[in-house]
Amino acid sequence: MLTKKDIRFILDNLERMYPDAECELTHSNEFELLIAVVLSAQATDALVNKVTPGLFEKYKTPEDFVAVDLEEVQNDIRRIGLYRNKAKNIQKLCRDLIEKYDGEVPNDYQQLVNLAGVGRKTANVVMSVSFGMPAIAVDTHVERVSKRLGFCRWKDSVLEVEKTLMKKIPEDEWSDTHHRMIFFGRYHCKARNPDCPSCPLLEICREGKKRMKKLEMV
DNA sequence: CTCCCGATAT
DNA sequence: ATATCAGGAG
Repeated sequence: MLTKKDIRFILDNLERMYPDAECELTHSNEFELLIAVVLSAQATDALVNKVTPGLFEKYKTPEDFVAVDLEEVQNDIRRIGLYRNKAKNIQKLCRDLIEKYDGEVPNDYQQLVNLAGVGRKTANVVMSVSFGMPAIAVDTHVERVSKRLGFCRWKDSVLEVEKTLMKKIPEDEWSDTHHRMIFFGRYHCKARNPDCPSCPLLEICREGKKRMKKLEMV
């Protein structure tokens, strides 16, 4: 397990590698961010960003998403994948925004997770990015990086990972570190072919050392 | 746990 | 061909 010194080493190096890491989903208000994050489930940011400009040109408010047929929303987001679930969730989510929150995105974690298609991860992203609250949204990258670096065990659930990170990382560094871990996971500590040989964190990374030994045998 | 799902990199 | 992508609902 990681010592406090190890964790400080990790946080400092992540800051050095990605000083300006931030949300890469293009959006111009909290409603657009919410929709973009819902759409981003099991899809790349790059793909979502190809679809959302045209989408937000057509649908500017919750009322706009509710005014058309379900199939029309499906067609407009089809390329992102999982489009049947996402279209249904988005329409229900928009109905709830209109009925419960006067068409606004609530600045409240519990109210966000109760929306259709919004889970812990999405709610945390909106709270952090749109409302500036300290949060750690555990997505596939944060989970993988946390487990490889040794923040937690491989069998830990997403919720366990989130709790562990919140305990081991100072609250005022949650949001920045969270975005830096995503960049690190997306561009360096990749799922498929992680670049361990050039990794500044190699000396404290159990998984990285294991991979290096395998590389030496070739 | 399974299912949803198209786009992209390997 | 196959793994993976800012997950969530049933």
